[in-house]
Amino acid sequence: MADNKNLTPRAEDFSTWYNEVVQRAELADYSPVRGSMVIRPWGYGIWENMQRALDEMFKETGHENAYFPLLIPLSFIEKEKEHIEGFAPELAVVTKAGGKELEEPYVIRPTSETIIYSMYAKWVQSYRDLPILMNQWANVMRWEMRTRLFLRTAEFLWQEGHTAHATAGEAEEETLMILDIYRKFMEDWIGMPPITGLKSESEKFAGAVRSYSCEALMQDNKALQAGTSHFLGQNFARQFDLKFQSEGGQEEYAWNTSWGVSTRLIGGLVMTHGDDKGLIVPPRLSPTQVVIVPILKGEDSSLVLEKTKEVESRLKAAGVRVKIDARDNVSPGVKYYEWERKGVPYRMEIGPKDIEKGSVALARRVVPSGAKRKSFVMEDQAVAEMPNLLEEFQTELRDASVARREENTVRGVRTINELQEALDGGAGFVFTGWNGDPSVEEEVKGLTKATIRCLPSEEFRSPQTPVKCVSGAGESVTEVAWARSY
RNA sequence: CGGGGUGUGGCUCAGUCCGGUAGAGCGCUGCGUUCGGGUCGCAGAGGUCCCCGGUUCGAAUCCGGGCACCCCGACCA
Repeated sequence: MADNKNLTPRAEDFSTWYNEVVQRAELADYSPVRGSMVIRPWGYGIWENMQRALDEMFKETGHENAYFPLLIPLSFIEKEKEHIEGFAPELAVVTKAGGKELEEPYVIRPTSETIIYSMYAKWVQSYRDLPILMNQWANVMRWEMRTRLFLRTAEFLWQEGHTAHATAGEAEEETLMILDIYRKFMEDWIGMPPITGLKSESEKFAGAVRSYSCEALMQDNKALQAGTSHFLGQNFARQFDLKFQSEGGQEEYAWNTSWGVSTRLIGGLVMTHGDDKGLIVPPRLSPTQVVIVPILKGEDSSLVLEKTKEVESRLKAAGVRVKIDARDNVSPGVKYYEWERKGVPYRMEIGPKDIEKGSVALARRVVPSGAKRKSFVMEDQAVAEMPNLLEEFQTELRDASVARREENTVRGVRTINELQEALDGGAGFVFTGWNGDPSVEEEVKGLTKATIRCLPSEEFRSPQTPVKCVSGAGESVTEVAWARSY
């Protein structure tokens, strides 16, 4: 940092900017343990708002919350072959407890499929016990080589949904429904519009039959896998003997799904909306939507404070999350900068002059181009309008992100050369044809550092279906979206 | 696991080449003054110079070993 005040601009060094924003907005801080972090109240407040919104959507669609234990017998993880291959290097294992070596080591969960389906096996006998639709909010641990605040930490918070169904069709439907919930959540709450689609074989979750994901485009034009939903087939059911008697009386293995989003979403939020002044939090997720800064002058102080409290309660009554910053040891200007860094959508200033006129000063975290930084409006109007203003802001953030995603998406690319050029020219998503051969993925990745983010869902596909594979070898069997990614 | 960088008051760093008993700015505390975009003044507190060992009369500085963290790559939500 050049000095204590300004952030490194995004254009200069995006990842330094990111780290500075996260720390200076007080979202999180490094902990003494390598790769793990403390989520501070401002960051955790955002997470709580995310949880609340998602939890409601899960419950509306029939899911219930439960909690499964942190420690999982190592042998469980080892049962599903691909699963263990996917996770082996990043497992943290407990071998000692109570001062003694354990008979069998326990793994700190990297994800809970194994323990959960082993329990489902115990609870399910008949098709009448299905479906099971459960979710848990939990922490998990993956000993990553390289970590970054929120984007990849050794320990992180997430929700993992795990369902069991009588038929493949029903499970697949569940997988896609959740994908859609994730997508809506990202659009409507984070204002971070992803493209959705199917993961290629090499990018899918270890142990899944098919993985779907939401891929969001960050301001540096790198893609962030922001949520995944997996159709697990009967892979885990077979390993954990999750069987049921069907309507026809036969014994069958259940069909499973699992799906999750994590605190990584907060990283996505930062990289979607932040600017060179700091964080910008979409109103629906902001722990504080309006901060009131009293302008304290001599004997008017108590009058001003009284007024701010009055406005605070009026805003609260209107359903707005509001906070008064009444500190008397810092000047108003300092507070402005601080709250802007934290990304609070609206600031309201109330001083003696306002009280005289019955007005307030309003400042928006993002000022539309050409508009003045502050507007002076009557108090009644400010209070009445605030819920709408916040929703407008929310919509604006989303629309800007949709526009940015589209502007940075290149379609109809035919060759690896063109793909390379597009990426070097700063493109985000690049759409091409693909013959389905993993060696093409390898080759492109080696040349361009881009990977197949997904085989896009129908509505994200190009109007003109590609004919040839980007490699030049053969027909395209599917369109794919490439990007460099986190 | 490779490449690069950094470890010195709370933070950002100077001092290290050339050894001599530790500094700046910001922050913090107190008092006063200000308060509508990073107020100002005065006074003050605060440091095992990452750790261990060595060289030396003397080490933040030189030598050896270790550790931690950050950034960039290979692997991953």
